[in-house]
Formats: sequence, structure tokens, C-alpha cells
Amino acid sequence: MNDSQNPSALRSKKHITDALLKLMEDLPYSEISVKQIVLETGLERKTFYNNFTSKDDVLDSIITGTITDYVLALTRSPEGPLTVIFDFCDKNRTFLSLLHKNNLLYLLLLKLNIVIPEINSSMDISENPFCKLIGNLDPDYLIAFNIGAIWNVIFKWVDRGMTDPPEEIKATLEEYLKRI
Amino acid sequence: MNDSQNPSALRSKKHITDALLKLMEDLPYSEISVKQIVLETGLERKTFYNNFTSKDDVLDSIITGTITDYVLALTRSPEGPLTVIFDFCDKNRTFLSLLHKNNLLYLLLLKLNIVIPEINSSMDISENPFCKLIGNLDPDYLIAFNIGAIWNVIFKWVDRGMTDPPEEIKATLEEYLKRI
DNA sequence: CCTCAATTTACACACTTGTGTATCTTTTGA
DNA sequence: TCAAAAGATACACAAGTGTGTAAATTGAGG
Repeated sequence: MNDSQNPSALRSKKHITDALLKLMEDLPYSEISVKQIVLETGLERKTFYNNFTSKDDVLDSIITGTITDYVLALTRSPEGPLTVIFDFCDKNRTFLSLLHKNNLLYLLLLKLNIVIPEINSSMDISENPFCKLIGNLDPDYLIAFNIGAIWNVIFKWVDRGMTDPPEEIKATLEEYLKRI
Repeated sequence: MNDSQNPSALRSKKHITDALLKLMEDLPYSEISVKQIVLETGLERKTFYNNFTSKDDVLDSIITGTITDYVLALTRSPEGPLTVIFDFCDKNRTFLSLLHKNNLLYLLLLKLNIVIPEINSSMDISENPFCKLIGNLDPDYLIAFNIGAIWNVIFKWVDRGMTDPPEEIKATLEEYLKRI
């Protein structure tokens, strides 16, 4: 991703990300080409490559944006992390199902694995509900344990069509994590 | 994947998977082309497409083979699942680091999420160490919780260079999972 | 309002991909 | 042992990819 703040560049990037999301509603991600994206936007193909390195790069920038919003909510909300997560999932239902339809939900996990430890390193571990330590293992492992568990439960929830009541899943997850 | 058992086809498939693994030792996965793979094998490009649909399809078949071995060990070994998993990781160190180098470790998680529930459905849930239920949530969620947690801890272990003693991680994981 | 740097456009080029078709070779099984 | 089924080879072709270059356009600051 080229992160220029130039207004023309910002406009192009916005058009391109919008076009990809729009196309993903009708087509499998794997069948969308850079050519189709620029056709949708009316931009020149070269302009695409001025701003992104590939189609995957566009999706990555969309996901980075989405996760950044989530992380802001996580650090600012008075609610616990699980509440914030399930709010986030509820707000992003269509995006989540779009990702799931294309087997791309794992991208959120990869991004969370990068972002969450960064937040945690700037917090007092003893106050962090994601970090009740056992033994002398590095706290990174406990964070990984929690992120993996929570994400995979959400993955299962999306996989089942996001119809199971989130409150129940949230409550059970809370119960599990409390015991650790 | 074309799953013909014809000896010529089997030979071609073996050459192709071997070639991909060999190339991955020297090149990033994303930079490997189908052209390079067939060049490495000496096969015709068309032969590649007779046996696989794409480069990703080749990797998928390698991973399916690897996971099948693991699942066999899991169902047959007298040891608990965590012991089997850490044996598996130890035996496949080079493959794991190859996947990690290319940000592809998540493929194992996706495959496990398909394969493990299938095993579990043919077992008595009450005897299954991955399935101590709480509340009235579908057991699938608990399986998802455990797979996600374990996989992400292993992911972190690989990420840190597979140098932390596996026994310690295994013991801590066992401790966590026992409490649930 | 004008200038200059950044961006977009409009091409061109070499390269990879996936598919199709005809022919030769290998394997199967009656 | 030999016919036919399946696979490999050797091409060809349309389409997409990523990069390069020069000219036109945009917009932010003096």
C-alpha cells in the first residue's frame, strides 16, 4: 500500500476499496480481477498500481481500517473486551459474512495477533482481563491463547450463519476465560 | 485436485508437490509460479493443470496429507491430544517454519477446523478431553474454543522461532484446558 | 493567480495463467 | 497380447499481470 495523503491519491484509494467491496457482493473474491476493479471505478489500471500492489493489498487495507476501528473501541470503551468484540461483530455482520463466504475470515485473526499484543504491551498486565498468568510462561502465550479461542468461537458463530444468540456465546466465553 | 490413482498421475503429482516444497526453501511462496514448478519437474505445464487447479491447490494437497497423518496419530495414539500435537509439531518443524515464513500457517487451522469436529462427532463427547461442556451451548463451540486456543499458542511458538521448550508450553496449555 | 510537485492518464511491453486440441505414450483388464 | 482408456506432450490462444515512459491534469503554497 502506498500511504500518500494527497487528495487525488486518497480519492483513488477510496474508489478502489469501495469497488472491491461492491464486487465482492456479487462475485467470489478469487474471480475478481484488478481489471474489473478499475473498470468499476473508471480509473486507469496504472492508477491502481500507483496506490496498491495487488488485489490482496486492497483487502488488507480494508481489514486494517476495520481492525483499527475495533482497537480504538477496545481502548476507549468502559465495557470489557468481550462486549466490545461482540458489538464489533454485530456492527460488521455483512463484512464478516462477505469474508467468510470467501474463506478469508482468518485475515482478521492474523491482524489481531499483530495488533492486540501491541495494545497489551502498553498496559499493566495484572489489570488486563486477557492476562491472568500461570507458571513462568511468557504472557504473549496467554494473549495468543485468548485471541485464538475467542476468534475461533466467532468463526464458528459466523460459520453457523450468525443466528445463535451472541449473548449466550459471550456469557459462555466469559465463563471459560474467567476460569483460566 | 484430481485424485486419480493412475501411476503416471501419481508420479506427476509427487514430482509437483516435491518441486513446490523444494522451491519454497529458496523463494517466497508468492513469487513461485506454476511455470517454475513445471520447469523444476521437467513436466509439461499442461500436465500440471491435469492434476491440480493452481499452485494453491498443490499446497492444499500437501497440507491435507500432513493433517491426515496427524489425525491418524490422534485417533490411534494412547497419548492425550496435546502430546500428539506437540509430537506432530516437533516432527514437522521445517514444514511449519516454511509455512510461517510465508504467512500460511493459518491453513493448518482452517483444515483442523474441518477435520477435528468430524473426529469428535464419531466419539462419545463425555470421554473427550476437548469437550467438557458448560451451559447449553452446542459442543461445536467448545471444540472451536480449544482448537483456536491451541493453534494460536502453537502459532506464537513458531513465531518465536520454536525455541521455547515445548514441554513447558504443553504443561501450561494442559493446565488451562483442565480448568475449563 | 501561478508554479511546482504529485498524481492520473494513455499507451506499450514482457510475462504468467488457464484452457483447448491433436498426437504420442503408458496403463489397465479382458 | 492387444484394444481402449487415461495420461503426457507439444503446441496455440485469449486474457490478466505488473512495470515503464511520456504527456496531461490536479491542488497546495507562495
